[in-house]
Amino acid sequence: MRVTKQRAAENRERVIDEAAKLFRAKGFDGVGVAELMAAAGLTHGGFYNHFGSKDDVEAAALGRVFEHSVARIAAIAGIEDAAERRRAFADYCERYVSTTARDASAATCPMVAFAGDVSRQAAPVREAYAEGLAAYLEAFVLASGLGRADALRKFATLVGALTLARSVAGSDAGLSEEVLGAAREQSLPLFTSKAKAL
Amino acid sequence: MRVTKQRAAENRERVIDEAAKLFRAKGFDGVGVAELMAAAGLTHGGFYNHFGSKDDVEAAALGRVFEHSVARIAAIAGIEDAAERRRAFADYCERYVSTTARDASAATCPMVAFAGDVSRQAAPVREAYAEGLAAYLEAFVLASGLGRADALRKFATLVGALTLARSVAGSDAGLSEEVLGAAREQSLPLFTSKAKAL
DNA sequence: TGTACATCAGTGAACGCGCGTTCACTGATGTAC
DNA sequence: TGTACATCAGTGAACGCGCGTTCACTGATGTAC
Repeated sequence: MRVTKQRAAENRERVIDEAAKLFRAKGFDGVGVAELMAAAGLTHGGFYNHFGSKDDVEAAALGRVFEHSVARIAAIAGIEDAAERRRAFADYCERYVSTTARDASAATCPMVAFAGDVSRQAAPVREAYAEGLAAYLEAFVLASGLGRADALRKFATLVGALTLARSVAGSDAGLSEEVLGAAREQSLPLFTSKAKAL
Repeated sequence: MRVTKQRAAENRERVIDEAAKLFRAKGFDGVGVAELMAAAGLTHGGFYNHFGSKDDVEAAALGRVFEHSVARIAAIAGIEDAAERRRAFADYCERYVSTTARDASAATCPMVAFAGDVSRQAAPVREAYAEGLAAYLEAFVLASGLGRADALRKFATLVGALTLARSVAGSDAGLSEEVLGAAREQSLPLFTSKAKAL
């Protein structure tokens, strides 16, 4: 049954949105085309009306996730008042390595969700990732107010901590929390005036 | 054709060794049972004489990889002379985020190779990982000579940097090198007396 | 020590299953008159 | 504006393929006498 052009476009967007969530939660290989379409309320046969292949939807989903991630950190970079920006950035970092963020696998930032997988995916997927990461880091450096190398190192710390914390979340909750806590500690003395004892 | 008991045991070890390499390079889902057995010079049918399931060999391979990783960092922790230990540790960290390490995917440490995948694997695999990581971090803290939180944070930085660098190695070589370089910078002022300008 | 037999590591065909992808079909939408 | 027809988004069965796993079989090894 044919469907309005607008409705079809909405359907396509919905598939990408669901893909963005599902891929982050289960990985590229953990989600099938049929599951993607079902999540958008469709059947699998129509998938190829919208995408040329599964790789295509992977790249599109990566683009969508990065849009959001970049927009969020860019908003912080855009804050005029320096003190307010520092506060917003410190808050962003702290949330990044929070228990909440660790457990919200469908809402994670793409660097942590796909870091391990992306190098094994098809070229268009890898390129979408590389573009997104470059844009994100650009904004992160600005938001941090740090030099580029310091900012990159700080971001690496956040990514590493969240990755490690997540990988043992189910088997060693104590270690998982400890790693997150260690990553959070750094944010405070650097960006707020709270005591190091925290 | 039956085979010597010793030969059979050697075969089993060879499968685990090959699995340790292949899984690190291609991920758990990227390597099939048949490929594993072929790498050890066997055919796939005999796999279940050695392992109960693919999960089993995954857990065994994880154990093997962690053995090596833990032994290596523990050796550094065991160095008596403090100055020599600091040098060895700084060297270890620098190699960890070297271009060579980034490109040697079959020889990577398990935290980076499996970080993203492990939380989606079966329970025995996750437990093998959690145990290995806990042991590794114990030794890393000792080797570093730092407080536990500082050491965890430092390790998170190494893991994050290597993960990020690897994920864009094929698409944005410049960014990849930059991230590694930023992670290396930290090691120097902390553990050697070289100038910060480096 | 030598012989006869049971064991079992390894082989390769076969299984069932889920996956990405294709296809004939449907029927509402968009369009030409 | 109304009518006739072509289009094409969506459906669901079917495809080929690779995977993890099973199985009957082989023949050298290990063992009991």
